[in-house]
Amino acid sequence: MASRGRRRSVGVVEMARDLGVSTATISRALNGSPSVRRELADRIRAHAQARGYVANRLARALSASTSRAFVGFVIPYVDTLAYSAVAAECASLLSAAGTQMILAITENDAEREYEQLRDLVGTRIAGLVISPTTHLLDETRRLLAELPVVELHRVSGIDAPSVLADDEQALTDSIVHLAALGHTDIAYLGTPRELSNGAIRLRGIRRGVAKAGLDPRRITMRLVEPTQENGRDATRELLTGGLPFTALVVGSGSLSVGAADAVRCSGRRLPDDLSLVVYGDPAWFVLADPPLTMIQVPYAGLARIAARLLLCALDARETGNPPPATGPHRVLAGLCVAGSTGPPPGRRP
Amino acid sequence: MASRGRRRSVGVVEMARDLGVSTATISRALNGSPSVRRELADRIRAHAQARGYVANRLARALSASTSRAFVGFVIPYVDTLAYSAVAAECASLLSAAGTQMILAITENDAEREYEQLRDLVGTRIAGLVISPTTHLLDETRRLLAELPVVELHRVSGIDAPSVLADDEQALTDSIVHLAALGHTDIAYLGTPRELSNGAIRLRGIRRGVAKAGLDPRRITMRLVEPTQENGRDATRELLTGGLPFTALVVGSGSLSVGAADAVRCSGRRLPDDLSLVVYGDPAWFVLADPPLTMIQVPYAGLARIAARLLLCALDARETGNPPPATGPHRVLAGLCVAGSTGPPPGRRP
DNA sequence: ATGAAAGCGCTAACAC
DNA sequence: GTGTTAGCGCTTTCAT
Repeated sequence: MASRGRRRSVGVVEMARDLGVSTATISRALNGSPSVRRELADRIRAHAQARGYVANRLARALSASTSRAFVGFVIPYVDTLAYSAVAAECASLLSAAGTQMILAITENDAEREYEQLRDLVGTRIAGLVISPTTHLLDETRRLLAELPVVELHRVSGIDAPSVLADDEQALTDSIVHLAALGHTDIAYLGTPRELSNGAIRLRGIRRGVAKAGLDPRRITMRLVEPTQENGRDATRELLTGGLPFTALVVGSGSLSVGAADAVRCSGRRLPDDLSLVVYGDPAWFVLADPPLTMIQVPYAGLARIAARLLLCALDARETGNPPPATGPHRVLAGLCVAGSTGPPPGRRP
Repeated sequence: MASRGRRRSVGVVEMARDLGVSTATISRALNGSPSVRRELADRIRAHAQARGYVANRLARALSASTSRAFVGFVIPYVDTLAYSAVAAECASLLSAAGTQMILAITENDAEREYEQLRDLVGTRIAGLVISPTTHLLDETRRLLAELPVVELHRVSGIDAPSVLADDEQALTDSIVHLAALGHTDIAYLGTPRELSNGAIRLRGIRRGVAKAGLDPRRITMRLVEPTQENGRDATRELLTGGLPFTALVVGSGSLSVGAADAVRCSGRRLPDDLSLVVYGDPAWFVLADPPLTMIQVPYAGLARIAARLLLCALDARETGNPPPATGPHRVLAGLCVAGSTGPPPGRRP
């Protein structure tokens, strides 16, 4: 019952009165300006500590018309390590730089994306990390053009650095790997061409087909929006579609969850009845029995790069230095062969 | 190259000049005050739209000394659906209420937790959702006492509503289930008593042991901090420790990931050599073969309650109404029997 | 090295 | 209904 009505917190004016100095001096001392007598500055800091002073970041940011108090982190979902791991790591790294990270979910909807962005611009964020929707609204583009942006996982043609898993080679490798095992009829379940990473992964598959000398007509492509549900449904359809494929490659973390489940439900044994290559989230694909052959992405590395790029971009804005290089910064993904891939049924030893 | 130097964004004063009205009128119109002529208000809104006006949330929040512009979401990690799913859902729900959610990661460290909280108080958050560390610093307690708090997954004795998985019964059920299958020697891998949810789950286990009439001395307890690594290590030690248990129950999502992997690595077949009950994350435990018997928690429901409680608490602050009931709000978790539990090796048919 | 004062962009009394 | 004005709590010239 002590402090029921929450007492207005101490501010610079109050402390200035306490110490018989001006608010300017308080501010300077607290911000480590060199132009304050050492001894005075120490006294001020001690007093602030004692009174439990916490600077009002709103006022600070409002005053210093350019501030890195806040940044945005705008993503479609958090259902996958690709987002959750990166979000956590970015929040940690940015916080160390005195920046708070506002989480905004678009659910992959361009309208929602725009609204979230508007709100973020409203709080005068210093910059943002975004995993953009497929078709940005024009208004969205306009907003993004105004501030430092780092694109994550996807690119949308705006003029910004991006950080991406370099997975084209890994997907190529997956096809080559399967071909080497004897597979000639392969299905690929991936994300739409319109998604920048979908296009790249698809190219990886195509390259693999060419490199392995497979007949493209015997490769089935199925491209759907990356959700677990879609992965499950599409896989079920593929499996019951009467197509002759003996191996399935999945090119997305979300799709992989659903696909793996659909395969299990179908009763297919891995790799005897079907070979399966999944994408992402190593922590739990290894739990499957057999452990799944997968394309592994180092998400923590991605996160570090994203955070570093953003902080660089902010520095650049403030100092007038050139911003970090536009264009993709890639982190190598690799094919990790485990137990879910083997020779096709016909060619069993 | 068009608008290189980013033009200062339009504000109320500029629009006031444009339209020959006062800033107050602008503000009123934009905030839907009834005391503005319909026709004028429309004209103002149209103009704002046309000029791409976006209100400065910092200024707004600073001015309206109490505002729900920001809330905090303070969690140890995001490595598990228990956090990532709830974070996403809360961000969505809060955003619909005009509130932005700042993500802060404590890594389960009391010092970091305090710093994050200080920073959040610095931005004058309206309230927060927190999954507190085990031993709150006194300073932390003091901060938390000053604002609306909703505790998530864990409680720390502060005077706040909390939202928790009601899993005691499910853990009891798991023991009863195993006992019914014939197990008498069971190991439980859980989180420490000091973690509020750890204590509850432990109690669930104890109740199960009593209810099933098992000999408590034949139950092995191993309590460790909830990380995947710990789950893996502890399980490995249990499996190589020469203890006679024939079933393992795991009482945490993170621990379950590591435990499942350690079991797989050990070569034990489920359920022939060992019965296993895991906790959480249904999406992928079903992928294991056999699908794992698990304790299932409806995280989306948890998230909705958390968001609702927080918004209620904010309303209460503003209106002076009584805040939402302190104490736990529970969402029922359930035992979901699948293929990883069966009769113990000795009693195989 | 320190102080006085002018904002930052908005809201909210208080006048008219 | 609408305008005037005084802040919100801080930073930052410009003086001294």
